Amino acid sequence: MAERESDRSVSQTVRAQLSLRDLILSGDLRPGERISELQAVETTGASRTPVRMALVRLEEEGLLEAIPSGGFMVKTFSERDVIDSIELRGTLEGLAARFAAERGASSRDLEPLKRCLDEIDGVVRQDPISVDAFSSYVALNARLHAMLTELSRSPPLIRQVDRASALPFASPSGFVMTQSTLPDARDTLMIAQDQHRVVIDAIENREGARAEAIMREHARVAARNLRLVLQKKTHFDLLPGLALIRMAGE
Amino acid sequence: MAERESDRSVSQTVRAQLSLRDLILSGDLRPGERISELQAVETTGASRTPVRMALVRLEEEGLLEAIPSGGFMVKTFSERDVIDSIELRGTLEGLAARFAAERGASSRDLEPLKRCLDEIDGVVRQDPISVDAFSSYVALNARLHAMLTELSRSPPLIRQVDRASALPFASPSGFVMTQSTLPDARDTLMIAQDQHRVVIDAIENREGARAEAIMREHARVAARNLRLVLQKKTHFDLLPGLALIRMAGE
DNA sequence: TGGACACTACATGTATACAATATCCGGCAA
DNA sequence: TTGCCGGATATTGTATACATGTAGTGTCCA
Repeated sequence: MAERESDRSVSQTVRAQLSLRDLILSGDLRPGERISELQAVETTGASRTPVRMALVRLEEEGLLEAIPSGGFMVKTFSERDVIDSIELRGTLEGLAARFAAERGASSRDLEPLKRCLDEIDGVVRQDPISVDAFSSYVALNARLHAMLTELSRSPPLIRQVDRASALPFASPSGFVMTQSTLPDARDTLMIAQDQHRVVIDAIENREGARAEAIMREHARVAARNLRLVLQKKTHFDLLPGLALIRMAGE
Repeated sequence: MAERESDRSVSQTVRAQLSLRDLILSGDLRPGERISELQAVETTGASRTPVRMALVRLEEEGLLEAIPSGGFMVKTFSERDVIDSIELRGTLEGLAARFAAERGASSRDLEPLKRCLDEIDGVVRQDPISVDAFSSYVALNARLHAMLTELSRSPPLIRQVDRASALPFASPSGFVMTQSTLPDARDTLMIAQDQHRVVIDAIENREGARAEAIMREHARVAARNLRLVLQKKTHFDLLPGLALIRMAGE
């Protein structure tokens, strides 16, 4: 992976973390494989201290698992693990939406979300949707989800949602790119966008239970896409991290 | 704090982490205060490398906050933060209970929980309840909650519940000791224990929604106790970590 | 007298040397 | 042939020296 110019300015620890994360998510480091510090030192260019730091952070992130006797290995996930992670993220986002509704969000607070909503409408309106448009959707979707979580105004909750979304296949935008090749891709996006609209409406009207339920169901769209992708066993390249999923028989 | 004999066998990193955690929770290190590595090296006896390791882990644990320019400071929590953390923990435990109910738990699985339930009954039956009995309750309660979470059979969820319970004031047994001095202490324990019984019954009968709702409500008992404790501004010593809570006016 | 700049001191980020320990392989004995 | 023991090797855990950047303080100039 080519070193980006911006990497120069940041710390070795961060650089090592980014570099190792890429290696793990791309599947270059196999699931279950032990990560040798010395080897990581060679590939990242940093010395052992920042590499160790990066390994600890990647463990907390959920990508690595500590080996009892020392060191780390790449974590493997079952299909069930992934589905549970998505459900978990949806539950936390649901809680955030409920908090937002119960605590009230002024029209000033909601204005940027509605603008984001409109932008997504612009993307989804085209038929068929171009690959570029899918990319735009991913970015806008991520922004909308981040803003919805922020609306809870609960730092502890925001923190946990971020952690739950750290795994790429559990993140709100994880499976968007993978579904871009599916025949009913646009329909799915329309449905998801409708859920966006409904949850904001619910928050505006202080309907906590409704907002929570919708966000939970919204996450399950991703779970559905996961199943489709795993069935087809294709487009694995569109979502980094899919290499970490161990299928039932393996 | 006296070093325990068992500390000898574990790594310097873990030793430093335990030592620093105690220092933070006891309030010896003030909220907002920057933690100097050198100072930490002196107090813990370990060298800088394991100390830094411990600091990173304590940040992930939620006790420390990274300073943009480098280093860490002790995190401060508002009353709202604490209440949200409890609600968060309850929500996750609720999800675990729902999973347990939906996925089914055999009577073999439930047997140890019921035994634990009986043991708690034995503790709660006495009137008045001794301080020792409160301690027993804390241990049994922690075990029961751990077993309930395990019943979800979802490693990602178990992981998140553990993280959410890491903050002492968010943990299931956090406020039990603080309420030991309250006049209606026994009644509260009885109510909590009844919720334990109900949630296990719900899981047994595969009533997912009911199990989830009860676990959420169960956590709110802790939130009530928090408010009582903060009102009285007493018994701060009974729950380490209470020193981290900054009251509204401060 | 106030502000800005420079210098100093100190704290953190990084690299590396050293120590302890786990793992692996080979040989020996049952 | 299999299991166990022991040593060699490699890997991680720890300590410390060095580099770099930040913050604080004092002085000088306007």
